[in-house]
Amino acid sequence: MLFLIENEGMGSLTEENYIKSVYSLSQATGEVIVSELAKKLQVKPPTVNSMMKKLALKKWVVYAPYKGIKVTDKGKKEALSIIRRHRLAELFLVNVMKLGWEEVHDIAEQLEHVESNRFYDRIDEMLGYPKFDPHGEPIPDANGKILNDKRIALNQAKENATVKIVAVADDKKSFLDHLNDKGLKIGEKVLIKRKEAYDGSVVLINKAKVELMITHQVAERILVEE
Amino acid sequence: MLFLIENEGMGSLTEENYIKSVYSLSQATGEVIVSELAKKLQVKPPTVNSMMKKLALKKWVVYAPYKGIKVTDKGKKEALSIIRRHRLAELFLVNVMKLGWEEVHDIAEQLEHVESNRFYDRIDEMLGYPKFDPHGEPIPDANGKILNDKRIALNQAKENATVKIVAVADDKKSFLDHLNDKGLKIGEKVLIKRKEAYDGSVVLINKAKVELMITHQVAERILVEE
DNA sequence: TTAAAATGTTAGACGTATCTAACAAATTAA
DNA sequence: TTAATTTGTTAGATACGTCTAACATTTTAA
Ligand SMILES: [Mn+2]
Ligand SMILES: [Mn+2]
Ligand SMILES: [Mn+2]
Ligand SMILES: [Mn+2]
Repeated sequence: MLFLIENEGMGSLTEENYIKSVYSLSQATGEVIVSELAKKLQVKPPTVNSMMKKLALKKWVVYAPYKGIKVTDKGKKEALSIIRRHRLAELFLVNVMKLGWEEVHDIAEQLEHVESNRFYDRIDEMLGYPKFDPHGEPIPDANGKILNDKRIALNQAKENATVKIVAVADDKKSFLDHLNDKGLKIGEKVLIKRKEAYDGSVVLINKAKVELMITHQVAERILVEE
Repeated sequence: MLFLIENEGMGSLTEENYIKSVYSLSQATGEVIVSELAKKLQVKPPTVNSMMKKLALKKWVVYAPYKGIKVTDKGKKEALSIIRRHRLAELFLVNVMKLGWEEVHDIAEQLEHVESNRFYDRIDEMLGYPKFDPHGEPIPDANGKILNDKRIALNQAKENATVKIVAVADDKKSFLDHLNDKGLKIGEKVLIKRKEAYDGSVVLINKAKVELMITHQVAERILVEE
């Protein structure tokens, strides 16, 4: 006797990682293509292809051959739930466990898959129902509601504007180590002194009136307001 | 070109769970048999058989057909490292996150597989390098050294003796819920009033001079000293 | 000391997640 | 608008962890 189990709502660790990436990468244009996912997830395109077929069966994505991949409402809910757990974990690691913002992402990648509402509810409670993670990213609430901000990348701010750093668009250690070196952090206000046309680098003046230069690569990963 | 990677020291989540069980179940007699492992891990005997072949190749166990399974020093080190993480996680969940001792085991089963020394070192530090988990089990130190105690099961204590509950030999929720109901906890002193010859049940007198009866099944899972 | 029962192993299968090789479609450039 | 390039799919293979069915060994009971 064989029972085909639907396994509604639940996803394997792998499926969770895929839907999270599908959601994030499709944010900008409403969809994501196979090769982008393959690159992000460090797998080959055929692997993405077969996983998308599976997620389409689960109704987490809409997927037609040779067409872009779109997240469904159901898939979005899944993704936001994992993103919520990831960001709560990161903030917990920084605020409660006193780890550095540059070292928490990799641990949160593992903690986000812990299955226990009690665990996450307590973290949420201990942190006082926080709205942002250590990198300035908004934390979706338990219903999947997430703040939709009007932040811009630092390299898109106007010259002579004073802007506040509110988030980073990358939480990999190498990048955050670099920001730590430059002394840049969330909440800091900086004046955009000059944007080089040639290479896209940006010259800033920080709180301490010290001038510092950052490359385009770095500037586009720093999100600012005002 | 094919590279056979040795993957020294590292184990998959599944392998970690097997070696932990091999270690625990072989504690009493120095070895464990296939059917015991199958029962504990909720898999069928052939599954255990093939996993033991794999662990034998990794030199974590010694395994000859139809003979009991023995842990090697290398396997013991692996097992103790996972047990350490499990128990540190449990204590963290109780002492820092204020969860109940009856609900932390299942979460710790997941947390013990988180790969991050930073994470566990911080937990250890925050807890003040603790020696026991919430169920009274000794926590191996970073070198795998573990306290070897002379605790006995409550049903093996003598009548009229006053003993201190120092640990429980089972940390499943159903059992701990039962202890919570009876008001029994670690550190509590009880007087053994009577041990029934017929069914092995034990009558105790607690701190508040109240008499209470526990079954053999419960008594053999409570560890006492003195 | 044999027969029955319990325990363990082998063979072959399956689902998941991955890959490479070969082919197909869509996009871009000539 | 054809050809080249990029992108995506299919087919078939592999490792892992699991299963069932069949067979083998060891232990226990007659
Ligand atoms: Mn992160
Ligand atoms: Mn983050
Ligand atoms: Mn436990
Ligand atoms: Mn415990």
